[in-house]
Amino acid sequence: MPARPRRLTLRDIARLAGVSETAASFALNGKPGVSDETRRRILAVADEHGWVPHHAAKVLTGGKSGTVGLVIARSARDVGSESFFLRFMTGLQSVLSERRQALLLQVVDSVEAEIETYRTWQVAGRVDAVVLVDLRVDDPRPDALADLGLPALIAGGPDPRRRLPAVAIDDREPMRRIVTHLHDTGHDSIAYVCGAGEMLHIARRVDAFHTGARELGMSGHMVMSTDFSSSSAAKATRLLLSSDDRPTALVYDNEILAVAGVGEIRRLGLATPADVCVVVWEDTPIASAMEPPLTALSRDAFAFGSDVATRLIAILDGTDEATGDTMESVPELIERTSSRCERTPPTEPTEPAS
Amino acid sequence: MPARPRRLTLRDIARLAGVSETAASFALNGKPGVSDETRRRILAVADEHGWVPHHAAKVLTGGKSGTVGLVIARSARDVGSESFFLRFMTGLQSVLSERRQALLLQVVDSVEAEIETYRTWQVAGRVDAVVLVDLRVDDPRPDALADLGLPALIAGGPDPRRRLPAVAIDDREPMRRIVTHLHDTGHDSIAYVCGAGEMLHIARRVDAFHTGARELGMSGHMVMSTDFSSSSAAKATRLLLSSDDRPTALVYDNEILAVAGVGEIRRLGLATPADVCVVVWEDTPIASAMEPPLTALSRDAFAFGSDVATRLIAILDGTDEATGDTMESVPELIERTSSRCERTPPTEPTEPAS
DNA sequence: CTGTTAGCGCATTCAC
DNA sequence: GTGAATGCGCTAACAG
Repeated sequence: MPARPRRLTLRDIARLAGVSETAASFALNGKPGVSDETRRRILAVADEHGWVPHHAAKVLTGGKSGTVGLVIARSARDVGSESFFLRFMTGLQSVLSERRQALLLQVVDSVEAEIETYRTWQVAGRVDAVVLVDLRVDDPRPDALADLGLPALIAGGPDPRRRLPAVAIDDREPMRRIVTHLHDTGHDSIAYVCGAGEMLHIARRVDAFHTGARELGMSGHMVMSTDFSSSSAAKATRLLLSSDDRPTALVYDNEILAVAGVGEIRRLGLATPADVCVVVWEDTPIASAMEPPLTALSRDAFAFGSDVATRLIAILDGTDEATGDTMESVPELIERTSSRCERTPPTEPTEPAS
Repeated sequence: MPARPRRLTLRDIARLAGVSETAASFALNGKPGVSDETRRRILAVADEHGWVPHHAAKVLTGGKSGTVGLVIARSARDVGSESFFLRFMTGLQSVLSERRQALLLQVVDSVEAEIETYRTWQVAGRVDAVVLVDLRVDDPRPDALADLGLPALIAGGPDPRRRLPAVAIDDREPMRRIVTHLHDTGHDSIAYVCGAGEMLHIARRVDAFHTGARELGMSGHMVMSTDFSSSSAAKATRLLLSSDDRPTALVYDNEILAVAGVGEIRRLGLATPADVCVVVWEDTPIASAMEPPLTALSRDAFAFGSDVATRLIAILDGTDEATGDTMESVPELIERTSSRCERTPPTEPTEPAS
């Protein structure tokens, strides 16, 4: 086997095309200063030899790394829906790779380590911008990033202090719709089995849950927080359903909690939807495949990812029109059997006959 | 707000410490040639100012990018367990980040695009090595990678042509255990609802399934292939169970298929495990939370990821002892209610009394 | 042990 | 239009 040939440099291409390095550089970067004929020849040579500029060299001169960073806190394994996250990343990438932006991934243990990662990336010139996910209540990361001056975009915020732009997700409206749906189908006492309360989006959902139920005049609206584990979901379900005035509908934050909940309901000798209706905040294949199929909130994680990437690129290009936060479209509530019960709808005040 | 200060260079650190660039470089890279006292002072200065070497410059001189690449085929969304993949990546990262290796991620549409990505990465000097996942039958990627000369490690192979090293997963032994378990609990006709047959690991499982059942003298062993969708799993289940001599146990390739299968079984008026036993090839929270809880194969995806990373680093360091493939430990079969049926075990030839 | 020198691959001033 | 010269930030040959 012949020794692997040395990596081709711009100089090689220039020589092969019989021109100067400058000419080659101009041609390959689409800049003026070369005749069309020469440009074509240079491009042909480069293409023929499969030349690609050396990344480090380009970064060293140009300054931009062509890379977007994403840090995942280790505990993200337990956070919310994994499938949502993977679909989100796919959406992100679909846009980033179109724009020849790479994605640098890092898994860390703590927010402190995450911030340190940002600093290192920033100083080392490894990334041009980062995407911030899983905002927490009193999250130090937006401020830290803003102070660093590292371009950043929050996926999901918004940032309470508005120091960082965000592609925000509205958690209140979907929750309002869920609560309204339950109210309209005759429920008067409902409960919400949620994930970790320190997550900002969970906190918003909890608030919207209570507010919505109150506004509709429901007599019961309880919230039980879990650590996203099956066991804690089962326990929460048991607790909720063993009370005297047990709720007639349960809302779960993801499919793992929902599956655990439905199993526990069955174990308690109750039926879904007859005794207890169930709604899950995430439409995965699991939700529709369950028996009974679960009423679920259908969010487009892929679109969310591409929206984030699109805006991030706009920020990098300096063409970001939006000043503050952009909002994702409100997800759809897919009604399935798990919330189709036979309850009497609440008596609506009928309009007096004219 | 003061203008953001220019990024600190090694030269700055050297000046601040009152030494030459060379001295600073040696000190900061732990190389001999500097007195301990000087070294300490330089490190102190660098640390105080939070200096981090510019990545591109380091790459340009050193040659190594300190980056490992991972390409995911877009269809990986439908491939197997997403949670397995995310846990795998976390395991990968846990080792990589310890060794200050970054992970570069790319999502593509096709194997061709994937190979092109490798080539570009290679030529641009973006990665030192790549991890190859989801090997297919007649996969062109190992050969392409070997030809490129880009260090690569297969996660899950092994490579049929042995051109690339692999941290292999044994699919045969687990399948043998599942089949044996079913045989031992009295089943004589079983079926396997698997994923896409062009995946190498699926092909191996199918083969082991047939072989195992044959060796145990079972009268029925059917395989139905799906596209990993709930609907195809439900359809396969319906087909399998509507035959005259329907199987008494079903093996599903992941939790999505299993959930769909269990639902379909119920819809057909059959019960699990009384009428049909169920085993799933992946132990997720879903499996244990289901009603009934599902007998499942428990694989440690995190450990798999860290094993892959560890070996990859050994390869990069040139200290890779293993010549060919290393094998992951065989996963455990967690027996739960879904496979606890009341069948008569096959009559074992009893040892003649002495 | 220290300072000088050159060069990694490319972009971008300048004169020609 | 083209070619020579300089520098990005760092490492690694050299002599001193």
